[in-house]
Amino acid sequence: MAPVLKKLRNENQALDEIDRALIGALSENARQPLAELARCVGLSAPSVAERLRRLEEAGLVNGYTVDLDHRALGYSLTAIVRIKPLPGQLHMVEKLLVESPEVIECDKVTGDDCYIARYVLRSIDELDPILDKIAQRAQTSTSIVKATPVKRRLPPLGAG
Amino acid sequence: MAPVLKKLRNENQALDEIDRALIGALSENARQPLAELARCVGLSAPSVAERLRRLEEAGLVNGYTVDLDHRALGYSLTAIVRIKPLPGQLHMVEKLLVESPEVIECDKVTGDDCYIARYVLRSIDELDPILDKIAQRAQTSTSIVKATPVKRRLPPLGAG
DNA sequence: AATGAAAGCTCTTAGAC
DNA sequence: GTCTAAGAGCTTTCATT
Repeated sequence: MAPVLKKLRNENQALDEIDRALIGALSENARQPLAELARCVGLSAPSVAERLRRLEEAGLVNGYTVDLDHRALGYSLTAIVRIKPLPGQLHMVEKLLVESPEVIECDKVTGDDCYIARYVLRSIDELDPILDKIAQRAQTSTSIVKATPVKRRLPPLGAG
Repeated sequence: MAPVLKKLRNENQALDEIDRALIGALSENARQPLAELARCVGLSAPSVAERLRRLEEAGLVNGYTVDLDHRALGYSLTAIVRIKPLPGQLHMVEKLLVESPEVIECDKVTGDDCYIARYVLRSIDELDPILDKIAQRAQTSTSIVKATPVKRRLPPLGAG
């Protein structure tokens, strides 16, 4: 089979039921031993190792990470801040966001706002100094998270 | 030591340097064997196992999860939608969001908007039908993610 | 809190279907 | 793409400090 065909085949090919079960099991506990994953999905350990290797190599699985409780770490508040840089300040604003350790996520988006950033804060007292840092360079609009009806979850894996 | 004192001690106690190194190593690859984590931080495997057990029990570590590439899974777009339910529609809107599998995260926030939801989409064609579903019950404002200057990362673990 | 030693399990590799 | 088998490596328990 020519390389180009192989590539197309990979791109079009949906995950099978076992891949979906593996990803589901890993999303619940990524530290499960291969042997246990193997029992979950009804394959041998080497087969599961091979499937994971393929999912990683295909770029579907980027890695495995730890889910921390920000509250338990002392960050009692999460804020979502929309940021519209003033003319000429776009790059400085982005640099500021990237270099602020309390920004745990930031997307650049279409529309009137340019950035949407997620901040963790130890207390409400930290909010004002943090916003002051960008107030010279951008207009901001801040929302404090009161609840999280949907915690980060898997997208549908139906026809990947 | 009385239980109440033990509790207070746990709450005030910062993570030590080894705990921070462990969490850092896990955030880079949560599937590393204990033996390898032990080598990273310069302790024995049983000591690392015990520290992890404590971090989990204290609720600092919620679990371990897989980091998927939404694009590689066929979701070529991410949208962040701000949602302001119409009078009397708050609960129905929240239910709709929770039950929509393409919503991979949703926070309830202070301010004029009530919810901020993150959607994954296979194509731009999916956006209109998805927004139509809530348009009867809420005002929405949609931003399409163009870039992600800061991918989900750890908050500072300095004085946890 | 941490350690080393040992038993039991897991992972990886190799070879076959 | 999957399997079994076997050696290397890892995890867990426990006595010790």
